[in-house]
This record gives sequence, structure tokens and C-alpha cells, in this order.
Amino acid sequence: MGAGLDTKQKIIEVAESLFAEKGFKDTSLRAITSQANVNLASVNYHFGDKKTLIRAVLDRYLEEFMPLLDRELESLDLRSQVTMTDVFYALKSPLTNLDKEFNRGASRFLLLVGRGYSDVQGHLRWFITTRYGHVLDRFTQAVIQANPNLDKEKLFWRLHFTLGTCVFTMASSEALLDIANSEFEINTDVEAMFDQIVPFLAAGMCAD
Amino acid sequence: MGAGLDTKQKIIEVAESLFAEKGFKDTSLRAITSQANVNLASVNYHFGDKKTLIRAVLDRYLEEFMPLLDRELESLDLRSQVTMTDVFYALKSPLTNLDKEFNRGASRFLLLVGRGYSDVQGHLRWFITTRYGHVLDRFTQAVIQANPNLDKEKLFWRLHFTLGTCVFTMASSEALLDIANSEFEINTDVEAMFDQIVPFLAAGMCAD
DNA sequence: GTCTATATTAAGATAGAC
DNA sequence: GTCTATCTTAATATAGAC
Repeated sequence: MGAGLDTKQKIIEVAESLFAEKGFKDTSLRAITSQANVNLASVNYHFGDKKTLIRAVLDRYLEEFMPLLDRELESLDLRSQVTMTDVFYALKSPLTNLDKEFNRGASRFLLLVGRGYSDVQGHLRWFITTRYGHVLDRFTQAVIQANPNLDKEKLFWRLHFTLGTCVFTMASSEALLDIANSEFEINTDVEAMFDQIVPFLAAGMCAD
Repeated sequence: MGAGLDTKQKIIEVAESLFAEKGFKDTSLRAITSQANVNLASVNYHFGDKKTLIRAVLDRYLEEFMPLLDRELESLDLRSQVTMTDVFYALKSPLTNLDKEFNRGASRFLLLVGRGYSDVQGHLRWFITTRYGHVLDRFTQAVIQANPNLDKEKLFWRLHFTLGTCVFTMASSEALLDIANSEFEINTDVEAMFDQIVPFLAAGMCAD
């Protein structure tokens, strides 16, 4: 049974890596089990089916990420002046923390969220919003605090534009970073990418 | 042979609809041919293989869209003062024109472009940039004209952020419009969505 | 818990009659 | 050009021995 935990762990780690790289649909259980050096049948034994495995992988990230984001937003709350840039930078340390905990965690996490939005329609989105709705609400409140002029409609759209920017950028991050690194002299990584995104999003969120 | 053209046409139209809805990978030739009421083998007869069908579908949009965008940008060129908002609004009439030519053309087009970026790795992106590179260059020039302070790196990233925003928004447009219409009193459609996007992107592109 | 073997389903593609 | 029938491949999933 010691070996059992190992197997489950190995599966989840390889799955996470392949899901982020190729998406849920394009990652077969065969690819996962063969790369993890475990038997094909063990996925079904440990997780029941592929859908549950996907949720388990995403959940590992969410449980790490969401409480940290919540704390960051809480400490923002205490300040009197909050700029939009502050709000978006609240995402940075929870994200970079993922990079420490998991291999290339930050980009993989956003990728998984994005894939969850499009790949498997609905069920992951539902999972995230019902379980972590309070953190998302808190983020929304922080945005409003930073720009009280936003009416409900603008707020709605711009939050989704923001999500779209992050998700698409992460989904194409490998290709984009390759191009960037060959095109410009400086070395570009996920963190540099993040620093590029923040002013873009903050300005968009504050547009009149 | 009259029937032959009909078949080819029917295939391409159903394919376009299904590709936009579910993505390339999740749309089987069986689904296409059965919904188009044609024989399964006819796809291979008329297009050779699935990859070629995908390109044909996308190409129909590009050939309509790109020349129009080119003309819009050309007329922008002649002005002395060009704002970033002007540049993004240059996309509007080519896009809304797609809505007239094809059923829900604007959102489908952007969806297909987005899918081309992620779904099938590389080959569609290559196809677009090599065939319509001059139009894309012209767009880039217009952006620079509107904000000459952009260095090459910022420009690169922000153009991709822009693409990401559009693609993701369109990919989730059905769900988003549903929520928007139930949440707010006003009636929201793709054009209203576009009017929400432009100031967001323009501000982001002009951030310091 | 793990393995082999296999059931089942669905995909893309093609051969060959009409 | 179109159709039926079929090949090939690859996926998820499970049964049953160990």
C-alpha cells in the first residue's frame, strides 16, 4: 500500500504536466500511465475515471492558490489607497508560489483554468465558482475599490477580458516565450510576462 | 456535378459551424457529414483530409476579412492624427461585415483563429501569418503610429494580449452574453461586446 | 494494489461497386 | 460524385487472475 500512494502520486504529477501541455482531451490515459511507469488500469482504480482525475489535478492547485490570494486581498483591504496595479499584483505572489511548489506551476495552473473554461464545457467552471466564490468576490471588491467609477456592466466585461488575456497568454506561453527570447536580447520568463501583463490590464480596467 | 458543388458547400458550412462550436479536435467528420446529410466519404473525396477541410473553412473567412481590414488601415494611414481607439475601431466594419456574409460570422471567425492558435499546434498560425503577413504588419504600424512610445517588447506582448482578449471573449461569448442579458436590463449582442472591448484594449495598449 | 487481456466505442481514411 | 462496407488505429474502461 506504500506503493499504492506512490502510484497515485505519480499519476497525478504526470497527468498535471501532460494536461497543461496538451489539454485534457489530447492527453490519453495511456500517455499518462506509460510516462508514469504505472499500469494503464491503475488510473481507473485510483480515480474512477478520467474526469475525476482532471478535477483532482486542478484541485491541488486551487487549494494552494486560493487561500494565498485570499490573504493577499485581505491585506489590501486594510489600506486606504488601493490602485488597480496593487490589485493585480496581489495575484503575483500566489502565482509565483505555485512555481515553487510545483514545476512550472503558475503557467500550468492558469492553463488548466483556461482549459477548464473551454475544453470540458462547464463542469470545471462550476466547480471553481461554487467552491471558491468568496475569494473571487473579494477580488471583485478590490477592483471596485481601486476604480469606483466602474458600473456593473463594465466591471463584468472587463473581469472577463482580464481572465481571457491571462488564459490565452498562458495557453500560448511556450510559443510566445520562444518567439520573445529569439526576437529580443533579454531573457524572458513567466515572471517577466506577468510584469508585462499587469500594466496592460490595470490600464484597461481603469479606462473611462 | 451541380450536386457535387452543393455537397462541398454543405460540408464547409456545417463544418464551420461545428468547428466554431466545439473546436477542430472535438468535431468528427461523422458529425459533419451526418448533419450536412451527405455521405461520410465525401469529405475525403472533396477535401482530401480533415486538415485541409479546416484550412478551407478558415480561409473563407480570411479572404473576406483581410482585404477589408487592409482598406480600413490604408485609409487610417492618410490621417495625421490617429488614436488607439481609431485603430481598434478599424476592425469593426470588417468584423461586422462577416456577420452579414456568414451566420454569426464575426464571433465564429475569431473563435476559429483562437482555436487555430491552440488546438492544432502551429500549422494554422503559420498559414495565416505567411499569407496575410502584410495586413498584420500594417495593423502593427497603425498601433505604433497611435502610440510611438511603445518599444518592441511591449508592442509584442500587448498585441498578443489583445488577441487573447478577443479570442477568449469570443470563445465564451455565448455563455457571457447569456449571463450579461440576464444580469443587466439592456440587451447585449456581439456589437455591444465589441464596444466594450475597444476602450479596454486601447487603454491597455497606451499604458505607460 | 497491480497486472494482463479484452470489451467497447469512436475516430480518420480508403477500396470498389454503382 | 456518391454510396456501402471495411480497414486501421487509438481511446476509455473493466473483468478477473495474481
